[in-house]
Amino acid sequence: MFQSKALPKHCDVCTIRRRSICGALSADEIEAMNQIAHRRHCEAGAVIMHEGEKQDCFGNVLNGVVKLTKTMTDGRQHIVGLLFPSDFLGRAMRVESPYRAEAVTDVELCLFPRADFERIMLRYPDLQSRLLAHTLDELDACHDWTLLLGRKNAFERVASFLLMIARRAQDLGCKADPNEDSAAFVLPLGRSDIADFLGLTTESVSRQITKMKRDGVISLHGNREVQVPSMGQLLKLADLAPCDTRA
Amino acid sequence: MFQSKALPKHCDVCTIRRRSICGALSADEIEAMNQIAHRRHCEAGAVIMHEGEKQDCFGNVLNGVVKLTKTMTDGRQHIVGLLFPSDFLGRAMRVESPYRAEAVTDVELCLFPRADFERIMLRYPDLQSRLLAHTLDELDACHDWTLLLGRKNAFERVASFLLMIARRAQDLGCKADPNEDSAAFVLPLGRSDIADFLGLTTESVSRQITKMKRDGVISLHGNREVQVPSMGQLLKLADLAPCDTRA
DNA sequence: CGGTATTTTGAGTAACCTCAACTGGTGTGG
DNA sequence: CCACACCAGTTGAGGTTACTCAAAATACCG
Repeated sequence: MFQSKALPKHCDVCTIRRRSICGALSADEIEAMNQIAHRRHCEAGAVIMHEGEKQDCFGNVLNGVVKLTKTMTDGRQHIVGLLFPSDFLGRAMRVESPYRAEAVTDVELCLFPRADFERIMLRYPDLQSRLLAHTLDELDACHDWTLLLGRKNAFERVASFLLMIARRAQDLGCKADPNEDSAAFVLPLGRSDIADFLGLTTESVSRQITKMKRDGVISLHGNREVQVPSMGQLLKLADLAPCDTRA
Repeated sequence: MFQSKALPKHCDVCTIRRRSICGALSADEIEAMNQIAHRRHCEAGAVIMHEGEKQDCFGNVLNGVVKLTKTMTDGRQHIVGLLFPSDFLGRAMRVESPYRAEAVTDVELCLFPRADFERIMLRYPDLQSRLLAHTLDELDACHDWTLLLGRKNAFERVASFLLMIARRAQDLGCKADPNEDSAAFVLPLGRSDIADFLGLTTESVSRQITKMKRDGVISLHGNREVQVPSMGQLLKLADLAPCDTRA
């Protein structure tokens, strides 16, 4: 199996290339992307883009987790999305960012200046196609989230959240035995960010987690390390509420 | 101003062409689209696509309103999106539909068989580009909706809903004097669909609407015809709650 | 080990839901 | 033309969920 052209060094070793919008690009296209790309490191808590301000870069998340937040005029906050490694950061085809992007953990980014990116996208339809696929997946996820926010109770919301994190962690780690029904992972978010993601308060999140521990659905080591003995059970709980909430 | 090629009859008179994914396509591309297109009429209440079932067509909404719903295993329902004339119907690049699509009013569609559409999309990057633009707009709207569902109270939700409908009605009618602060429109949805869209119950929607009437924010003629004396006021209420709910 | 931030727990409350009854408009049939 | 049923919407009373505010417990970090 020969490649007609060697990949640029960075891209060749890029762990998320195939899953990102760069996946399935030809060596030429990759080369063009690499020409305009630069790396950037952000510490946990750093703001990458401001809501309503001009975006000067788009890019791929190489490592870490980014949260996308919207804020109401009176200060109420909500997390509209989380980005994991291989996700695309930035709102293409628009000058201003519709949300604030903030590093939740330390983050490594592979960024493209907006103008250059848009130029290249016009030239390479494959890139557009990949971006479209990513955007459609994001839209599906967002639809699922509206169902969660519109119709699920606090317990189901937290269960759904854990499920989502477990899956993304599994995707990244890729070590999973498909027969394995148990899982373990580290929460990238604190209780208050989880609350902002689920449309709840910190206290409510905490209560539901406590309840899950009591019920044996999960066990915790410290505040962030979660073990799930049965993902199957968690899956059921995420969709079908245990309708007694007696604390 | 000459056109190098005449447009197909249907497309030439199509009222929503420029706003739809067909907008900005060349005469050749339009011709290709027209080749595979067929019209379909759906009566109010008709199911256009079933959740989880194979999509055999994509297409443009020419007329009427379509609701996209998701259902939980225990029957709880939620509307994840509304489609108006010029919106694109169907989840591209996927075989199964992630939601149920149902005609809310009588609906006129311009449909493309899935396989044909995908073939043409590969050939004409402009089409992909338009679809990407539409999908990104939908994603923005969905993000706004998660903010609504996650953080707004019942009153703000109904205000936001009226605002959205007013804007879409205005877009379509296109008659608006931009200085005009008042508006009038017909609700495409009944109370219970509004509730499913806003994550509330019929009763809660009804109470908020009653409150708005009492406060002079809107007036009704029948159950569906709404008049808004001041859109500016409605805009404020959609984001900033009047926190007393005394009935 | 001590200081700080985060999380948990508790008690009381407000917002929204549930259930049930009522209203008003529409359509049908005697 | 009126009586009746039917449906969507409204209103009311009471219950439940999740929120608010406050304090205690725990985890994290130098």
